[in-house]
Parts: sequence; structure tokens; C-alpha cells
Amino acid sequence: MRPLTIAKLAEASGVHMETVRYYERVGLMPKPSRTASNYRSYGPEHVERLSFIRRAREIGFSIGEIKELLVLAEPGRTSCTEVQTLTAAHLGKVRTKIADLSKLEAILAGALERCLVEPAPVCPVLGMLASPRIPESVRSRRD
Amino acid sequence: MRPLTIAKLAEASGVHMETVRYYERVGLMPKPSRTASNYRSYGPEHVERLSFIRRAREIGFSIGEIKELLVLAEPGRTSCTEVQTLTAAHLGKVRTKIADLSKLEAILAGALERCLVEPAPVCPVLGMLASPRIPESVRSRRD
DNA sequence: GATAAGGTCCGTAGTAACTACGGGGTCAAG
DNA sequence: CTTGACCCCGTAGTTACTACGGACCTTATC
Repeated sequence: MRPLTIAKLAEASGVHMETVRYYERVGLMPKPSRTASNYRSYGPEHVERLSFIRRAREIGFSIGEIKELLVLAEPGRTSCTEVQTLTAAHLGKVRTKIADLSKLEAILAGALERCLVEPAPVCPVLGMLASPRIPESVRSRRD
Repeated sequence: MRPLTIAKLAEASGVHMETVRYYERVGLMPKPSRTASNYRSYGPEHVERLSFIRRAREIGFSIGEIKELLVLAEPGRTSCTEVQTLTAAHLGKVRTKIADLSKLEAILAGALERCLVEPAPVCPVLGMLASPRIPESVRSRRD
């Protein structure tokens, strides 16, 4: 399996070609060697790294967090605890988001149901948005 | 209660001043009248509209969706069904997101727990990211 | 060998929904 | 009259990409 072009790498790891170049720009992927005609040239280690990155993104880690994870994943590293810390923090964010969204779900579902039941002079959804009656506990931090 | 400055309007409706100007640029808020010295001048109807917008944003509606809602909320409009359609669609998105995040939660919590239990030669979190073993059902669409 | 199709290069701009900055004019108080 | 608070505007930065466009390069076909 000889050197891969950027398109082959992208296909092999399930990431868009443009995204590979983007990851290179932001320092997630190393600058690869080039062919005589200045084409990027990759090896299997790049496929591995890029796949790692893709999976970490799917799990919702930010690019900054993935940079940290990649350092921690370097061979010779033993500490699992730092990875745990990062993961636990991420898990916390995920749980917060789930809680926020669950509240939203209840609100939306409730308003929608009132739409069906009441012969409503005013649409319950619009009524909810017009009056200051949304419990402040909902204030979701970033969708 | 005479005309409000942009800062007063912002405070009264719970939105940042810069955001009010942004909403004006993107057409969510109308261009207000101006004082002799070119300051924006608002009335109570603007407080109402902006509050509506804020609440709709908190509920997770996009700016485009809010534009539609504002049209549907215009006085003289009776149809609740279009609002229902919009809300139902939004509710669907929220539910999908909750489902995706719940899967993530399980994955993260599982890996984290294995970290604590196993005397793991390789950190389970990193192992998960290194091997192509993430169920494809997780592929979350946009965080 | 010429030509056409397809791959790659690069920098730049657009996406969502703001937030922040910088340089300037305005207004009220002391 | 000067200080400080307020407002004006356009522009750039944020996140994680995606898309564009003009210019090379490579491969296949004629």
C-alpha cells in the first residue's frame, strides 16, 4: 500500500477532502510530505490518526479537546487519568444538554397538545412566545 | 413611557444591545425611527417583539423559523395549524438530538466506567477512539 | 502528440448567531 | 468645559467546516 493522495486518505478515513486540508491548517493533522508535483502524500499512520479524529468528533469532542487527546494518546504515554478527566467533563456537558433539551421537549410537546385540545382563541404556541411565562430554568446555554 | 434607547430596549427584553442591531441587520427587527442625533428610538411594541424573539430563540427556533412565526403571529392571522407544523418539526429535531445525545452519553459513560474497573493496559477511551468500533448508529448529525 | 477529463493546488469567502473592537459623535452632570 | 457614559458604524472574530475559482498536474483516449 503505497502513499495515498489526499482524496484516498479522505475516503479511507471517512472525512471530506477539504476537511483534511482544514485539519492541517488548524494543526490537527501534520503537514504531510509532498510529491515532486507538490501533491500531498500520506501513509497508513495518517489514516489511523484521521480516523481517530473523526470518531472523536462524532463523539462530540471539540477540536481543541481532540488536540489534547492526541497528545495523551501518543505512544509512551501511560496516564489514563487525564483522558478520564477530559471525558468526564465532556460527559457532563452532554448530560447538561440532554437535560436542557428534555425541558424544551416538554414545553414544545405541551404547547402542541394544547393546540389540539383547546378550541383556543389564541394559538397556544404563539401565546407562550408572547407572554413572559417560560420558566427561567429553560434558558438553554447554546443550542 | 416615552421612547427607549437601544440600551433600554435591550435591558427591557433581555437581549444584548449588539444583538438588537444584529437582528435589525438580518431583518428580524424593523429599522426604528431615529432621534435628531441619529439615535435609535423604540416603543413598547418593540419590547414585545424582541421579547417574543428572545423566547423563541430560547426554545431553539432558528432565526429563519422566527421570521415565519412572526408573520403567523401578526394580528388578523387566525391559522394555528401552520404554527403547529413549524413547532412539530422543531419538536422532531429536538427529539432526534436527545436520542443522539443519549447514545453518546451511554458510550462515554461506558468507556469511563471501564477505565475505573479494568486495570486496562490501554485507556478504554483512547482504545475506543483508535479502533473502528463505534456503532454507526451514533453518527450524530451536527452537535 | 494533442486533447479532454479528472485530480490537486491555494487562498478566500460563506455558513449560524452572535460577540467584540475601534474610532468617532452625542449627551448630561459638575 | 471637560469628563464619563452613551450611541453610531463597519468590520472581524468565533466553531467546524464547506464551497468557489483559477491554475497546475496526471491519466486516458484518439
